[in-house]
Amino acid sequence: MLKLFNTLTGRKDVFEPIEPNKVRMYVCGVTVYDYCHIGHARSALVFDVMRRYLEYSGYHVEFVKNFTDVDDKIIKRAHEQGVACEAVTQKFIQAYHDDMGKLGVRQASIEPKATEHMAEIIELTRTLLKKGLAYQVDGDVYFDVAKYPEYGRLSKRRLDDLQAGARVDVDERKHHPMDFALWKSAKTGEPSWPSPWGPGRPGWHIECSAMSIKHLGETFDIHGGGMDLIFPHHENEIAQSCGATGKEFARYWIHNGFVQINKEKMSKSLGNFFTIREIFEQSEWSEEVTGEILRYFLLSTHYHGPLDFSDQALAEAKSALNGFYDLFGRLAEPGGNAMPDQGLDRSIDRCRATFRAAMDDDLNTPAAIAALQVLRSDANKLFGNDLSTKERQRVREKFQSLGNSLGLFQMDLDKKWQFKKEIVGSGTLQAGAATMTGIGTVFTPLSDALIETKVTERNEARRNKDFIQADEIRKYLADHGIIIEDKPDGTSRWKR
RNA sequence: GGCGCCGUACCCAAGUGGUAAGGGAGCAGUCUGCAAAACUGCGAUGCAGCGGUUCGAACCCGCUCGGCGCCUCCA
Repeated sequence: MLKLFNTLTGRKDVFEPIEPNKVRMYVCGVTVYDYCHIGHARSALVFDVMRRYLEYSGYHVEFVKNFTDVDDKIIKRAHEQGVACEAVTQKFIQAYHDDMGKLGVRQASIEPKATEHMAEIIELTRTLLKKGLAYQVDGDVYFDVAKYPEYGRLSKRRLDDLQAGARVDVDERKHHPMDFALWKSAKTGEPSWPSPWGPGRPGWHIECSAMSIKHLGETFDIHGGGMDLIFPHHENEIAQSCGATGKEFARYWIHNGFVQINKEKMSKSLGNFFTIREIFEQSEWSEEVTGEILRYFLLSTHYHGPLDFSDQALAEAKSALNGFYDLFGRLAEPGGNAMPDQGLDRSIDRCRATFRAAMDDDLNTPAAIAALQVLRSDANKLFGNDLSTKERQRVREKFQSLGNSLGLFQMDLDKKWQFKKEIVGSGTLQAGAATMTGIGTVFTPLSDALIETKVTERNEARRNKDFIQADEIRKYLADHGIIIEDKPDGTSRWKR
C-alpha cells in the first residue's frame, strides 16, 4: 500500500488512483532557456522513480511533463543572442533530453509545449472571464484571487499574510496585489498570438492548467514539482483549474526538496550551481558510470529533504556502487555444483519485502537502497558457498528488477563498470564556495585479448613461483588501469 | 512580519512511542606468495540543549540554541 506525502493535506496519504490500475500524473518541467543543473536533475529523477515504481507496482502510468517555451527569460536570452525564441527553446529542449537521458531519466508519455496549446490556454482564460474569476485590463487578463475563497489552501497561506510582507510592485490596475496574469498583451519585439483580448502571450501558470487538463482530464491523480513551485505556481494552478472546472484538480501534490551547496539552495541567482553537463564533462568516469553515480547519489536521500551536493558525496556514491558491481561481476562467472541454498531464497524474499515497504512509505529510496545493500552482503556471504550458475543469475536478476525502479543496476555486465579511472578530468569546477576537482590519469586502453594473454602469462609465472615476473605483469596491467584478483583455484579475474 | 523545514557516529543517511537500519571512511583479524575482493570484529549508554508527558521518547509537548527555505522568476 503506497503512501505519499501530500502537500495539500500536509500528511502521508494512502495513494488511491481515480481509476484502478491507472495513474495519471503531471510534473512541471523546466523553462527552456538554459542548461539544467543538478537541482533540475533531482526533480526529474524523483518523478522518474515515482513513475517507475508505480509501474513496478502494476499501474499503467500516463505521465505528462511539460516544457515552458514562452517566457520572459527565453525572450531575453533570444534577444541577447540575436536569435529567434524557437532557436533557444529548441536548443535547450534538446539539451534537456541529452542530459536527462544520460541520467537514465525516461521521457514522459507526453511532453507538451506551451506554444502548442494556445487554443486551450485561450479557452481556459475565456472560461475564467465568463465565470467572473478573471478580469481584463487593456490587453491583459488577470486572475482575481479574491474571488477564489480557497486561495492559499496548498501553500497554507492567507491572502492577508501575503500582503503584509510581500514586496509587490504596485500595479494600480490590479484588484489585488496577488492577482496574476493569465494573458499578457504583446510588447514590440515579443512573440505573440492572437486572442480575443488582442495579440499577446500566456502567463506562466495558465499553461500547466491548460496542458494538464487537456492531456489528463480535469481531475487527475498526481501533480509534482520542486518545493519552490508550491507558491505561487501550483497555488495559482489550483485556483485557475478549480475555478474554471468547478472540480478538484490534482489529488496528490508532491514536492521534492532542493539540492544545496554548502547548505544553501542551489540556484541561478546565487550562482552556486553545477550544470548536469558540466558534471559529465568533468567526470573522471565514463558517461554511463557517471550517470549511475549521480543517480545513486540523488536517491541516497529522501526526496522530500534537502540534499547537499559535493565532490565527496559523489565519491561515496561511487564507492558504494563499486561494491555492487564487484558482486555482479563475480555473479556473472560460472558457478559450482553445490546444492541449492535455502538461505538465498530467504535473503531475496526479505530484500524484496523490505524494498517494497520502503518504497511504499513515501518513496523512501535511502531505505530501499539499504535493503539492496543487505542483499549484497547476504549474496557475498553465500557466494563463498559455491552458488550455482543458475542461482547467481537469479540474484543478479533480482538486483536488476528491484534496481529498475530506481534506474540502478541496469548496466550491461560486460565490464562496463569502471573500477579504475581511465578518463581525463583535469579541470576544476567552481560554484560558490564549492569545488569539484577532477584529476585523472590517462591509460592506454588494452584490448581484452591482450589482458587475457597477460593474465595467463602471469598465472604461468605464479605456478612456477616466479613471483617477480608475476608482480611485474600485475604492475604493467595496473598501470593500464586493470585490476587483477586471484581466485583460490589459481586462476584470476580482472576488471577495469 | 507571515508560513514552513532541518539539527542522528569522522562523513552521508534511515528510523517518528518499545529500547539506534544501511553506506562511506578508519582500525584489527581471516584468506592470500604478495595483493585485491569478500568475510569477521571494533565504533553513537545516546539522537543540538534544557524541561515536561509516559511503564517506556531520537520519536509527543514546551522553551532555548544553531542552520536553511518560501512569501519575487526559480526544480
